Amino acid sequence: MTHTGPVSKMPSPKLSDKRWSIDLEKRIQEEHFADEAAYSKRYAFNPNSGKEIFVIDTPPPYPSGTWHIGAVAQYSMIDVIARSQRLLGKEVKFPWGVDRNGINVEFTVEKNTGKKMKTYDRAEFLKLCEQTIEEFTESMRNTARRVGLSMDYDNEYLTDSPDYRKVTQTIFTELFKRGAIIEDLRPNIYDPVEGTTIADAEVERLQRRTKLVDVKWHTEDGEELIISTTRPELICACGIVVVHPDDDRYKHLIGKKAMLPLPVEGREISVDISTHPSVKSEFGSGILMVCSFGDQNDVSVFRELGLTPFQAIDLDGCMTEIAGQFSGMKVAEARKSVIEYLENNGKISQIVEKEQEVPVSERGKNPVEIILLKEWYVRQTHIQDRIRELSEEIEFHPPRNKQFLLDWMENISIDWPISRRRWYHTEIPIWYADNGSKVICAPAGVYVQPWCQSPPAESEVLDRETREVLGIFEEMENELGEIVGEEKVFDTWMDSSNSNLFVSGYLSDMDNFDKAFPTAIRPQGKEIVRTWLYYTLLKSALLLDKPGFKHVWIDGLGMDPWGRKMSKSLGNGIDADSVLECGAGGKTGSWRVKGPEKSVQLRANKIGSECFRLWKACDAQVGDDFHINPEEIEAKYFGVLTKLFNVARFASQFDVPSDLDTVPSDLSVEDRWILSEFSETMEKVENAWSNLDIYTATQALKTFGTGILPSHWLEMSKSRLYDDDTNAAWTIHRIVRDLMSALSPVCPFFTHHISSTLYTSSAVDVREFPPRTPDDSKLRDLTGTIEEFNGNTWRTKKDAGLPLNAPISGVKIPENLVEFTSILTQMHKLE
RNA sequence: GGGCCCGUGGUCUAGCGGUUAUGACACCUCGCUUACACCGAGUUGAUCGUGGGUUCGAUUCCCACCGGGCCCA
Repeated sequence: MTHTGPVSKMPSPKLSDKRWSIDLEKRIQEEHFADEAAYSKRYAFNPNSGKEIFVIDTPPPYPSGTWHIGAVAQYSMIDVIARSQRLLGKEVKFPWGVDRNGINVEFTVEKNTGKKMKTYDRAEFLKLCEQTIEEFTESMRNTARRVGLSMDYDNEYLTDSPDYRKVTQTIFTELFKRGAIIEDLRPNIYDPVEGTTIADAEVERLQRRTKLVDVKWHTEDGEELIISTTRPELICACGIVVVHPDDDRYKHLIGKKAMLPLPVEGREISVDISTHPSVKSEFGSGILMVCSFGDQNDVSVFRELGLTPFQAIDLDGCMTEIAGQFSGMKVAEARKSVIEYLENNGKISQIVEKEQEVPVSERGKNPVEIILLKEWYVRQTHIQDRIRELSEEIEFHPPRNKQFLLDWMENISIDWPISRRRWYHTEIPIWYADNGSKVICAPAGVYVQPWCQSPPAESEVLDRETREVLGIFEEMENELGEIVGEEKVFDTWMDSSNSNLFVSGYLSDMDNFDKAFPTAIRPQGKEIVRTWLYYTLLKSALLLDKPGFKHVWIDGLGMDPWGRKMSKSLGNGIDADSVLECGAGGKTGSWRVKGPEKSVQLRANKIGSECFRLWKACDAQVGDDFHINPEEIEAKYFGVLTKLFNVARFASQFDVPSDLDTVPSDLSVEDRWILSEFSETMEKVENAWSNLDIYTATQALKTFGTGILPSHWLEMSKSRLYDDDTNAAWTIHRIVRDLMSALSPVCPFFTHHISSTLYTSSAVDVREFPPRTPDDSKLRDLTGTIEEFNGNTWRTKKDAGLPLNAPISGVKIPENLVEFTSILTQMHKLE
């Protein structure tokens, strides 16, 4: 049959929508999630499939009301990893977990009710926290689905559930018995407002104006010395006064005693003058008072010189009795009173206002103190070298981001304090007995709350010091005296640092755990390398002496359009849902964002999840911070979807050959040419997916699908298609089908819709990367010539003022394209 | 104060010892051509932050500086 003359409209395409739209996207999504059985068949983890297991240690998000758009972007890339690994035939476990323990929800409840935690009944407070966190969790679940995360929602895990907490507790007990977790009285960083110990990793610094006070001290024989300090209230806890050993100005003072310039209670009124290399001679007068504890340096000097520390500040942040007349005052108040006292007694030579960085707690932003407390610690200083060795076995993406981990480990000098004096956390599973000389540990696999429960059956009694097992609790109960449950809880990172073990089946499925561990991949942001990644590697090393992961994938942070961190105070945040819903129901998006100079109004007509994901996949390599600008996302990537949709829609008007798997033997040269090009693209894509290289895979698909395929091959082959050429139809359908499969990790709903409308199965169900099409490298060598010839011919017509579909004469086909003579003649209407 | 990362056309981005330096968006010109004007075709546009050094040769390696970011003290 020959095609005759122009047809006014396209013969009915099977893809009925005229174009890709956000409403269509939402319709597809709803269908996708509606049938739960089908969903679960698609994405659930089947440990018995016999395929290679690939477990993703998804970062369980912390629900706080709004989900940061940068985090949502990052999760969508983790989903791309999950889907691409399925596409390559792996058995993927992509769990949906939510991190719900912690001080944030406690703060929220305190703020909502205007009542501090410790004024509540503990059980009542826990209930309020649980209700609050559940509301936040629900909105997060919706966003997760909206952005297309193919997680196992049916098996959701919550870190505040008994199932999760019992794993944390069991691992604690195991490590305690082995001596990797210890109890000790040590200087700890303490937040007096929230009443809890915190770890090094939870401290941040704020700029603040502080008074630097030059205090006049005297030696025992009356010589005056000036000591500059920002913490005069700690004079009562001074253990020693030091100068630099090379400081000639003070050589004569060494060995003498310095009289405290303040009255104190219950301690000697003078201290030794000695030397220490940590003194900065150019700071102030060059004389330093060392107090327990002004800062970490004080801690190390005390330890080094074997001094006995004083307890100057109590758990409520008040001065203790050694402060004499200042005892009972809050720290800030005491500082004021001490300065006043010193002034009145002529002991101050000057006071200067100075910019200083004050250590505060990350969560509460309260100035922290260092005080002596009996706390629980995970020992970590002894195992740094081993962790470093084990990390050698892990592949980092990108490799340079491993540096964040190494740098952090370089600075670790003290053990990790893990006990917290808070409530909505996993309880430390310990009871104290026999006047504190023995402890009782719960058996493995049981969740316990010692503050309100007695030890369960099978609990063991251990010597508190030696950790020697003395017997079973039930048998010894009568000889143990009063049993006191531990009231303290764990740092939330104690829970989070088990996530890889938990999702790999530790305790719950030990048979598969051996196959699934080390966990295939830890994807995360670079801002939590020092906490989440480090603590997890520490735990895996302590417990199993293994690296926690095969791959660690560390992405940058989502920043505002100018490259600054998004924050409430800067007013430069962009809400994730507003971007995903932009264009739905005809509603456009508009964002007022504060720039470095002035507020800017950003507008977009349509974005949605598919475009958002495509943008994140295409716009930059993993690892660097990325700028989020909705206008740019739409401008650069919505057109790509439109283009690909139209190619598919165009193809959809031609019948699909019944056998797309067998290559026809009599393909035309142009078909063999484009299939060769496609083969090369697909090879690149398959390699990129294998290497977790989202950028390269997506770029290759985009370039082929919006470039050479439509611009050159399709233009050549249009008339053959209209003439019902079955080889041309085979070629376009084979390419569209496989292109959809290969792109399905990035645009799952888009490709699902196209493939399931046109073909017998959906792109998101493909579990084996599409086989290569025939590749003839000699034909690929001609690609440049073909593109050049087409370009030249188009330009010639343009220069001659002819429309592109007008006939033209005098154009010569290059010699090496002789095989393409007839098709090029037809394409350009050469005469 | 220290460490790490980044700095490529107006914007975003690839490349990381020898390339006519990749691509996209925007701009400009032309064109409604039986998929697509939410389009097509064709142009314009970059001394690869600055200054030194290594090298036959540097965007790519080294040093210093400037600018942005992150982390730590």
